[in-house]
Amino acid sequence: MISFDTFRSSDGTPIYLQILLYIKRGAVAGTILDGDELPSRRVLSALLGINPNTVQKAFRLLEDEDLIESQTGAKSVMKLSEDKIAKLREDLLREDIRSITGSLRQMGISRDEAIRLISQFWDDGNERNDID
Amino acid sequence: MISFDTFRSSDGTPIYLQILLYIKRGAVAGTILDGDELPSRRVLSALLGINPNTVQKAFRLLEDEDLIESQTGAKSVMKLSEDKIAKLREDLLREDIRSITGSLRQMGISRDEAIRLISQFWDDGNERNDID
DNA sequence: TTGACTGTATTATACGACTAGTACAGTTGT
DNA sequence: ACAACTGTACTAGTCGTATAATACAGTCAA
Repeated sequence: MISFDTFRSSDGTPIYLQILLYIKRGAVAGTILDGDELPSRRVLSALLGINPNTVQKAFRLLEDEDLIESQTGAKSVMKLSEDKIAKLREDLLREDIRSITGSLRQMGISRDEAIRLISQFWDDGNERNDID
Repeated sequence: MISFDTFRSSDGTPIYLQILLYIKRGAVAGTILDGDELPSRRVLSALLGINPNTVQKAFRLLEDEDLIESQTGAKSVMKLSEDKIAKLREDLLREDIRSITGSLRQMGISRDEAIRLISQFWDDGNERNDID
């Protein structure tokens, strides 16, 4: 059963997209594997304190991307392959890097300074990982 | 007069926030200076192909943060100081770096690999800067 | 088989972002 | 003074996100 212990809602992006990203990044990291069971819509919505329909929207999109398999009555399961994971990794990385490099360059930050800053603050907000 | 030539709407974040960020990042980069005139609400909305009310919302927030000065009938002007710019830089940088490090760590990317990726793709989508 | 779970679907409500149109008061250059 | 600009304010509508409540059909274990 996939755990949502490290899920944090935080910023202003839609919740259903945050769930989508949480699953995709877990698949890329290898913490979510092919065949893994997902929590039910009702259970996960209660766990995250959000509406079941919001979870359903995220799961429907995962279904549309062929990343999970669902049939009425049974739990949904992950449906991953090496190819899909490689594609996910490339897509997510490209978007993240495009975003950060664009932002920093708009602020006049040099490449070397960007590397220094990211290297310096890499572990920030990451102190509690050994406890969880 | 502040130019919006390099403004790109792109992602799904609200337009008024993108305008806000464009101004703030320009101030941090030094391409937007204290006393610089802003385009009028009507002119800028026509330039960006959006609604005047959306521009007004962005400008009102800049006014709330004391980054611009407006009076009815006259053009709005930037109202910057070294202190404000330093604070802007710190706020924007912290949020950007928090975001990218969080995303990459969720994907299981190591600090060294992150640095390698960012260094590698730094100049992507940046080919036209010497022409502009 | 039965009951508790599952996925799926529907309708209604609320809010923010954005658009559209209009109006009024103040500044600026000629 | 005048015309053209400026900031500001307001109402009304659309769309996407999220919530709330309900319903129905299929799976699964006791």
